Amino acid sequence: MMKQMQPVRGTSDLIPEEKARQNHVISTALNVAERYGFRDMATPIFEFTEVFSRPLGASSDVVSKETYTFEDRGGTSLTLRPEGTAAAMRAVISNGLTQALPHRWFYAGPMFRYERPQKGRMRQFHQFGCELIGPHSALADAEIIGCGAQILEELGVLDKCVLHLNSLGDTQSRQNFREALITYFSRFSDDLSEDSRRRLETNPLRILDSKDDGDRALLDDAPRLPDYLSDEARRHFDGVTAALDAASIGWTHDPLLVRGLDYYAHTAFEFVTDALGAQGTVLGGGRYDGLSETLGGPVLPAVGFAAGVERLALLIEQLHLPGSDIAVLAADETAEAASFGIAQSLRHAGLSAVQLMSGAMGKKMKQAHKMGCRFVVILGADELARDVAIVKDMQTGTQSDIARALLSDAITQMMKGTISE
RNA sequence: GCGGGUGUAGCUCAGUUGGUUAGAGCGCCAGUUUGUGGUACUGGAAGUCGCCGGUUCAAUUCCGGUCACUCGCCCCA
Repeated sequence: MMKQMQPVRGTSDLIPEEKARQNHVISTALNVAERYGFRDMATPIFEFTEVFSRPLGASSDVVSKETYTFEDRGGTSLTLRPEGTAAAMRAVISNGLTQALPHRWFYAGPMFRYERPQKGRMRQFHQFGCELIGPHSALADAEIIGCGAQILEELGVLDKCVLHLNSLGDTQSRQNFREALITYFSRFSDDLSEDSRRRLETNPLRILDSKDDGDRALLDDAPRLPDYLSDEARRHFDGVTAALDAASIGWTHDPLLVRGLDYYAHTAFEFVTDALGAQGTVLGGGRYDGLSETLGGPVLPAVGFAAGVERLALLIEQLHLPGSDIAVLAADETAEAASFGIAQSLRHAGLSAVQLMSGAMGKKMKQAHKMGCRFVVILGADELARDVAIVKDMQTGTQSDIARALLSDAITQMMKGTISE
């Protein structure tokens, strides 16, 4: 097969079954989010490169090696969005919405990261997310987490996930802790793994969740983040956990949970599953009070989460694709045109009908059966002459002649009379 | 970006210690059933054995490279 006949590495087609699964994930998410007052919105798929490079931190992996960045014909550097939050915040500022707070936004769409593909990790993948922009209250954090939890619950995957929760503290707390970590690990720099020596330069907090055994051994005596939280940061975290407890949302404190992106502060959380190998995070987020200022906006506290549509789709059970209720078939060629007329009238009456157009009649019946159609409408020369059509109930096997003019009404009645699942 | 595994029919996989016509199940098509679906039986189509190169009288099999997928690391949804 020609190389060009394959999709680009890390991308894939969403053939109907997979697309249906993703649609189900996204529509369930939006449905829940709307009950929390979130409103669907969208930003462009590419932005000026600075929209992502400034807030995410130029040294972060996402920006330094994972973005699709290119110059357009005018020489402007543009970047395909690697995540949704920075663009959403940019949209708040661009649209002059920094006064009319709060905003409760929901978004869903493709994201792009140039990474080595794995199961649950694609170069073009899809996320949905919620951003609650304006409140600094711990209740906002709780609402975001609660919304995420309820989405997972209604998707039927919450019991496969564990909520990991941590506080990164405010900017000052985080800064103090960071320096303490650097001081501590610098003494053992020879014992650290190669990765962690690099992290010491770029993102010391990351050493905390290193999987290297040697690194882990050093963690026992390492500074602990909770010890560096300011009183205010601690109060905020307590406020979040108290709210979660009051709503019976289970969580575990994970002092090693660190989010990669620079703009996070205070609450960080991840819903993690062990069913997806190394890509266990299915929905994650936190508070990003510093983001707006990084983008040149005013001080604007905000919390949000993003969830991976592919990862969730992998977790949910097999979905049955809704097919058509009715199959229409012509028993012979003379009835073909009229059968199209019947199909059209059924569709105009609000029913779902497909025409079966190839093969002998037995073949068409087989198709109707395989497609799971509830009724088959059969029209042949004989029926045509009598101005009727046969309606066969595929569940009971019974069939009867119905006047063609009454078909839609009759089938509508028959469908009402049965309990459809 | 780093390390391991895999790549044979539409799908799931056998197999070939290098040797003529590469197999199974499922699926698909046709028939038994010339105006009627679930089962059964019968027959059929379908593979450049991922791609390129090397070794060899001979490569789907061995070797190298490459591409794709996959597992782990990194990072993250």
